[in-house]
Amino acid sequence: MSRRMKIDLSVILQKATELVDEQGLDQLSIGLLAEKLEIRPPSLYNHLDGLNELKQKLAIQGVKKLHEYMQQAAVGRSGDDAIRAISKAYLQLVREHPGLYDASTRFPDANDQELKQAQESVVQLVLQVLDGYKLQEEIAIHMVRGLRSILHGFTSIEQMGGFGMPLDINKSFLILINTFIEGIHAVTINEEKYMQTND
Amino acid sequence: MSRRMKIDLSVILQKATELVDEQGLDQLSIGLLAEKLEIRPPSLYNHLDGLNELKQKLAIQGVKKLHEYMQQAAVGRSGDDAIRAISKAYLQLVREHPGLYDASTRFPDANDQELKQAQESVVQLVLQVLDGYKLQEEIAIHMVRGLRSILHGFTSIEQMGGFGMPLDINKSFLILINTFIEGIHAVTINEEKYMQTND
DNA sequence: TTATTTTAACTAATCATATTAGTTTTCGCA
DNA sequence: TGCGAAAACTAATATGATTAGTTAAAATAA
Repeated sequence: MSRRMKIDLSVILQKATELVDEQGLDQLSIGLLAEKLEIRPPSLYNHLDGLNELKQKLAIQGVKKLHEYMQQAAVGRSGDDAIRAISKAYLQLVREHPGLYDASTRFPDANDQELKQAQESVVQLVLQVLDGYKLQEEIAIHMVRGLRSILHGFTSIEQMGGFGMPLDINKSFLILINTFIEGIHAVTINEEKYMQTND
Repeated sequence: MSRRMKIDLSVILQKATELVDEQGLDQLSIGLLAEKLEIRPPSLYNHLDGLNELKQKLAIQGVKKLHEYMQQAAVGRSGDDAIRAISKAYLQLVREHPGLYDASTRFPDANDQELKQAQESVVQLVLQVLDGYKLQEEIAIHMVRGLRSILHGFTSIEQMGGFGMPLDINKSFLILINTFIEGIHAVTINEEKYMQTND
């Protein structure tokens, strides 16, 4: 940023992250990014294969950062407390890096091994947090999916400006997480009841 | 589709819907759509203002269809049953019209009145369903947000192929909804406890 | 230091899309 | 039949991504 910043992949990713966080993922273009880096568009091809590869790398970075946030939040906590902490961390990441998070959910190549592994590590982290509930293995996985759905859903809707009514959004979030936690407790008490697909 | 189909806005929207449901929202282009309609790209401009207007109209159609599905599902039901029914309808809509649903969450103009109104009608429908729980007005709205988050989150993750583990996705969904319902019951019992933002 | 190699920039050109301008065709109907 | 509107068309322009081929600059080896 000062005089002649040395451009390498990490600088490119950093600028791209700033760009998408400020202007949205859809505004990311080779041209605009090159402009921010003060080079010509084709020069970017010396560092990466094109826009798709860039988006893929952003996706990976986004998932890794999400994991990082959640992991830090989970340190030294367990049970309900841990769920609240990782949920809050998730929300915080999306608010601080809306574009990067968006990138982490709209990637060109879902089969990318590095991406898959990063995603898996988030799942494992949540499974670890749920470990304390002594749920059946299968139920635990369903619960991970549930919590992910809640977190992704809430943050996405918030980002798209979907909560229209003038009502404290943070409170909505806390209540949602608490409702889910209460639900887990209820399910814990009678797991069998929930293992049958009654429909 | 037969020999000379008369092209008007509704035919365009229908073909566009097929296109996005089959190939994804990002594949929607003036060129491809024109090809499917067997006309030249510029001819589409006789019917609409451009790609953005088309996407906006798809978004509105998507929200309206979602409302329709949910409303039909809610007829004659109440309480937990009604929540399960509208949730199932939501999931069904997204599975039958993934591209249209996607369009309904990524629109060019969030201030469009028709779009806002359609979205509002979905919120009102869910509020009506929650009415039976006799929640405080404010809590009810938080719960609407919660359920929307769950439904949007779950369906989005499913669509992006995000549920990696080999475990019945439908069961995950039922458990999630049931967990949420149990949570509502728990919260209902002691609403005050959840009205304080303890963090 | 100087020569060589590699890296990373550049210009110019191509391709895909959206869009606009201006023209022609088609079709319902007076 | 023939007019006027609707809706198609061709041609042209603009923006972006990308490729090809070239040059400059930096790192490294002699």
